[in-house]
Amino acid sequence: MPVDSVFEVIAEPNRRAILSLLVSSQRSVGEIERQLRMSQPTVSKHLRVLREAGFVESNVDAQRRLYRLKPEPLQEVDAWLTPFRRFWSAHLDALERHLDRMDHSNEPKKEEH
Amino acid sequence: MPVDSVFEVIAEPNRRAILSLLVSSQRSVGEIERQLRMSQPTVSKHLRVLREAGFVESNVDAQRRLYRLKPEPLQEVDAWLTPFRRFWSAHLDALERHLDRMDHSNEPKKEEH
DNA sequence: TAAGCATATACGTGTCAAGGTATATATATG
DNA sequence: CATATATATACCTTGACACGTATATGCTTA
Repeated sequence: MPVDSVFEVIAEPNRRAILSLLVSSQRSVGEIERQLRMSQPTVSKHLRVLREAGFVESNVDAQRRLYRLKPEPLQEVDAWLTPFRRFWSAHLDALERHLDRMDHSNEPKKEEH
Repeated sequence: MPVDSVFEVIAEPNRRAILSLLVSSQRSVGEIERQLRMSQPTVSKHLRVLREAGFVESNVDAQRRLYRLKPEPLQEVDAWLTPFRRFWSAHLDALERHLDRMDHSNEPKKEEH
């Protein structure tokens, strides 16, 4: 029943909201429920997905469970972006060179479609 | 019919494969079809999603369409990761301090569950 | 032990997206 | 113009998932 890829986990808007909430500090299920205006079962189910995918872990505090972030899965996303970063910095360089040429000539700009 | 968020777009494994293929150079639909072993309609449909979300754009070359990457949507993913990067580097710092303390004492380690 | 709070889970339902097959559109070439 | 090639799209079916409601589980305190 685990969601296979980290990308599917963060595709869900409510799960991204939970992650963004937890980045500042840990929270209980009830706190998440109130701050994000989601039903309690919805929160619990998303937390289960996040937990099974390694995005969060929990501490037991009496009846509460305090959830907090774990970095690894998001680092995986970060790593996936690596080759694309190379791509877009190359792209930026090309743009800079282009703008630099523009700066020295009054040629009308060719627009792409 | 556009997919609402960039995260949903990259949640699909075949689309990630297409993006990874295009990072090295532009390709025609047929090239993508052959290299990724996907049916032609499947490729075209994923390319449509990618195009409408701004991940790719295309050039007409006779009967072919050459698709190439556009950086913006992936940069958006990159930007979304920013607060989490702060989180996990703080985490790393804490780990380093912890290991540093371990280095100077022989206390048994407390394991979390 | 009863009652109450916090969280997890089971089940049913509706929606939506992905893929297959068939077909349409556009371009090239004989 | 007929045929082949390249790509897009329509339609259908299937499966997955997100949510709501109801209920179970577990801990706490009177």
